Amino acid sequence: MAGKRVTIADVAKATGVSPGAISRILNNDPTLNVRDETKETVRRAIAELGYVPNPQARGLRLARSGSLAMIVPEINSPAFVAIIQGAQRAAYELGYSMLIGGIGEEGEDPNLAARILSSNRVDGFLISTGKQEARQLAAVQRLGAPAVLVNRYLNEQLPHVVLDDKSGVALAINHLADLGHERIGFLGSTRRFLGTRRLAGFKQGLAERGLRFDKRLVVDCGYDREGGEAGAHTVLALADRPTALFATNHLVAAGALRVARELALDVPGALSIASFYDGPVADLLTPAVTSVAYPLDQLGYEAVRMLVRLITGEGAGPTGITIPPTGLVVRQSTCAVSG
Amino acid sequence: MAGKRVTIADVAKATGVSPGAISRILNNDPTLNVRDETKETVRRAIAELGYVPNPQARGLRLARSGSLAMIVPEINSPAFVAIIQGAQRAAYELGYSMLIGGIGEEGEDPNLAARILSSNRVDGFLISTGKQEARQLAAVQRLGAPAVLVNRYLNEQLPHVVLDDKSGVALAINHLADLGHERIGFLGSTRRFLGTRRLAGFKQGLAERGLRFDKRLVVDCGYDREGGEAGAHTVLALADRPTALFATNHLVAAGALRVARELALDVPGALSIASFYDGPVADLLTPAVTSVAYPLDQLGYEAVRMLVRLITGEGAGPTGITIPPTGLVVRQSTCAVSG
DNA sequence: CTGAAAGCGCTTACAG
DNA sequence: CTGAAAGCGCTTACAG
Repeated sequence: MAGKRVTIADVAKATGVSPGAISRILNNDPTLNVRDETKETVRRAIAELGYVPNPQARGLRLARSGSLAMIVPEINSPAFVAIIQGAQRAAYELGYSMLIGGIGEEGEDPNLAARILSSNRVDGFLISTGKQEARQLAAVQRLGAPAVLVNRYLNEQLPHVVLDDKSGVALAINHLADLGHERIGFLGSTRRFLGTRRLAGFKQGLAERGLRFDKRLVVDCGYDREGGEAGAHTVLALADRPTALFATNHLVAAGALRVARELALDVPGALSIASFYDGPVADLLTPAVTSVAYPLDQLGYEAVRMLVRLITGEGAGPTGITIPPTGLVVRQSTCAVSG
Repeated sequence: MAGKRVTIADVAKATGVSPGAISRILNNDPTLNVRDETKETVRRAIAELGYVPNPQARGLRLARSGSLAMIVPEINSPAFVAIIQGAQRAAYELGYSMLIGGIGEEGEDPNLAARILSSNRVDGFLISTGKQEARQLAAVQRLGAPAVLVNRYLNEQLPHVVLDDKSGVALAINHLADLGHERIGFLGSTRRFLGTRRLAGFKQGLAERGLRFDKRLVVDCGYDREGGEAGAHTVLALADRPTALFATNHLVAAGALRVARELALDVPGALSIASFYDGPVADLLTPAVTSVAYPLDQLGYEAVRMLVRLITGEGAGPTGITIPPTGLVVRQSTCAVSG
C-alpha cells in the first residue's frame, strides 16, 4: 500500500487539465466540450496514477452516502444467503456498498430502519421483515425513504421484488398429482402475505388437476421446525389423512419428516413431502427433499437495481417484479402413491 | 422524514455556541474548558434537534471511512451467520458500518481486499479465507492494511481471533470415550490451519483417555458433504473399523451419515458420530448430531473490537484471542458402544 | 482559555 | 466554451 491517496488534484497536476474538467470527464458531463485527445490523456493519467474518486468527498458534495442497507431478520434462512449474494453483486456493479442490518432480534425492531437512516449512512433500504410483518412494513412506509421489499409484499404502491409463489407451489402440486396423489396437505401460513400467495398456488394446482380442495388439509403453522411438527401432527391425525404434504420451507419440511418418523410413516413410501426454496438444506435432510427452485440471487439483484433507480429518480422502471421458478428439483422425498 | 438534515451549524445557531466548541464537546476534547452548563445546553439542543454528525464530512476530514469489510467466501456455512451477527453488533456499538464482501466465487479472488481498499471505502478488514488459504493470507499481509483473521490463523504476528479448536475436539473425544468408544475416526483436514489444530485436539483427547492413536483412522477430506462421504467410505472400509467418528463440520457429518445409511450401519447403534460447531443444521440431520458448541457471535464481536483497536492505533490490546468452547451438545448421534 | 478560519476532496453554478 | 471559485459538514491547529 503505502503513500498518500491520489486525488483529483494530482491528476490535474499531471495532465495540466483543471480538476473541474477532470471531474466532468469522469462523470460524462454532456455540457463539456474538450478534445478527445485531452480526454484520452486524462484517462491515461488516471489509470497510471491509480486515481479513484474519494467516495466521502463525493458523498458530502452530492448529499448521498453511496450505501444501501439490507434488513434481514431471517438471515438464518438459507434462502437469504443467496439473496444477499445477488444483492451484493448488483450493489458492487452500481458503485454502492451494502450494509447488512437487523440480523437476529435487532431486526424485529420496527424502528431499526429509522435509526439507520438517522445516522445519515444510507440512501435506501432493502427490507425483508420478520415476524412483525404488518407493523414493520407500516414503519417503512412512514419512513418515506427509498425502500424495496424483498420477498415481501404489502401493496402495489410499495416497490417490491417477489417470487412467483403461486406458480411455484402449483408446480409442486402438479408433480404430486403426476405421482397419483389426490389428498395433499398444505403446511404454511394462511395469513402472512407470502402464505396467502402460496395457498393460492396450492388451490390452483389442485384445480388444474381436478382435485378437490379440502380445507381440513390446510394448516396454518409457524415457519420453523416446531411449526412443521405441529402442522404435521394435526393433518396426519385425520382419519383420511393425506398421502402427500407441501411444506412452505425446509424447516417446516424437517418438522414434518420428524413427525413422520415418530408415526413410523415411511417417507416417501407412505407419505410424500415436497417443499419450497430449493437450497443446500434440502439435500441434507433425510430423505433429501423435493423442492421448488428459484433464482434467489436474481431476487436480490433485481431488488438492488430497483432501489438504485428509486434513489437516483431515473427512468420509471417497474415498481413490482415477480420472479418465476426455475423448476422443481425432484429428490427422494416424493414417489408414486402406493396402493 | 422530510426536511433538511440538521447540521452542526444549526446546533450552533440554536445555542449561540460556536461549531468548533460543539464539535469538541461531542468528541470530549480534553483541551476544551467550558462551563458544564454550556455543555448541558448543547447536549439538550442536539437531542431536541435530532442532530447526528454527518459521517461523510467527518470521514473526509479525518481521512477514515468508518466502514469495515468482512470477507467471507463461506457464508453458506451456518457458523458464519452467527459470526457475522456478532461482528455487526460490535461494529454498530463502535460506530462503524460493516460491508460483507467476497461471498461466493468472488471471495476466491486473492485481490478482492486490495480492490475494496482501493475504492477508498474501508478502514480495515475481517478475513476468513476460503480454499486458497495460503495465497489469500499472503495477499492480505502484503496489503499492509489493518486486518484481523477470523477463525483463521497464519502466525502470531497477523492478528487473529480463533476458536480453541483443540480443547473443543478433545471434549468430543472425551465424550466418546465416556461412552466406551476406543476406536475413533477423524474426518477433517490434516493440512489446513484449522485442521491441524483440530487434529491436535483429537490426539490430546485420545491421550487423556489412554487411547491409542491409529493414523489409519485419520482421513484428510474436503470440508463439504462429498468430502465427508469419501472420508467415511475410506475409514469404514477398514477391517477393524471405528465405532465412532469425529467430523470437522456438519457437512462432513452429513456425508458420513449418508454413507452409514448406505452401509446399513445404524447411527448411533453401530456407529456414533460427533461433529463441530453446534448450530441449527446439527439439529436438522437424522439423527440429530452431537456437536461442540462455541459462542460464534463472540468470535465476530471480538474480531471487530480488535480490528478497531488496530485502526485507531489505541492501546496495545492482544493480537491473538482464542475462544473456548461453551460445551458439548449431546444429541441422538452418539451412544454407548455396543457389545 | 476560546473563537475564527482553513482545509479534507469533490462537483457545478457562474463569471469570463 | 472553459476555468476559477464556492461550498458540502465536519475538525483542529492557530491566532487572539
